[in-house]
Amino acid sequence: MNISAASKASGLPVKTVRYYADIGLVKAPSRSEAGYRTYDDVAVRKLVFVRRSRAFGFSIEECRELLDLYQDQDRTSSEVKRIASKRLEEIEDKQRELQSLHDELAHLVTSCRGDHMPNCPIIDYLG
Amino acid sequence: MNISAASKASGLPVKTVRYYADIGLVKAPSRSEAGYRTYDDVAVRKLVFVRRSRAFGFSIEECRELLDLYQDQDRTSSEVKRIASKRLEEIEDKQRELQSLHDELAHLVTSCRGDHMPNCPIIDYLG
DNA sequence: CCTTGACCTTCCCCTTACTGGAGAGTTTAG
DNA sequence: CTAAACTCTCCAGTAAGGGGAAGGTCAAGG
Repeated sequence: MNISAASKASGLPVKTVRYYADIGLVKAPSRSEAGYRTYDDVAVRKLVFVRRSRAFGFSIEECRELLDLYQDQDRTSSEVKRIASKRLEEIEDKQRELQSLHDELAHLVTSCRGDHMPNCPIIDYLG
Repeated sequence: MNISAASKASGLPVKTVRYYADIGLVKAPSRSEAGYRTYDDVAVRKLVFVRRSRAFGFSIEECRELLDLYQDQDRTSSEVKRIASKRLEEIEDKQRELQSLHDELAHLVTSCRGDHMPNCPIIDYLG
């Protein structure tokens, strides 16, 4: 499989596949004579694993840890759970932050008449 | 006022004040003979305005627009409301995204025993 | 008068996780 | 045989600053 086939099979852009190879996250198992990266099913499965992990918002470094655990038959589920719980807390922190931003901004937007006059509670609040 | 006084008065780091001057968002009104940026109360008010706008998650370019409206006596509140509503929608989009991420990940974390065994529904889901 | 320490300046590199493009080599279809 | 499609490496850029170096400036203390 050349890189574009691996891209299609994994659902990642070609550039991203190449980037993951560059940073040593998911390397191409081999190269052709002309120097083309060659992927197999195992590598594609890793790429998919990373794509899904990234979709959960795990950082590249966390993906690296998760990928290591994915391939480690001697892993303990507690290690995985620790990383996932950490991410879950980050999500919850972000949710709380967004909620308070939302409430404040929604209040301001509601109280702004949005007409042709210059008077504006949003600007007043920011200034 | 030198830059560190403006920094304290505005609540922004010195580096940030300098950066905002560099990109032309809030320029220092003048320079001393030695080339030191000199700020006045008007400039500090703009810095505070930007700090609060950034806290709502407005981008630098949006801050630029808002700052223009802040200083424009002929503005219409509808222009302000349009920008704020756009940001509010982005926040709501992000909230929905985080909510579904949260639900999925929370489910996985809950179902993972987190013990010394390798079996792990989180890894299974990602792989 | 001199020095010391706190300021200030510009400049450049670093961060995240890619994305876009240039220039050059390779492969494949017609 | 050529043109298109594919691949390679390398460079630059993104948002919004942060860190730190090398060097100029200013005020206080001795």
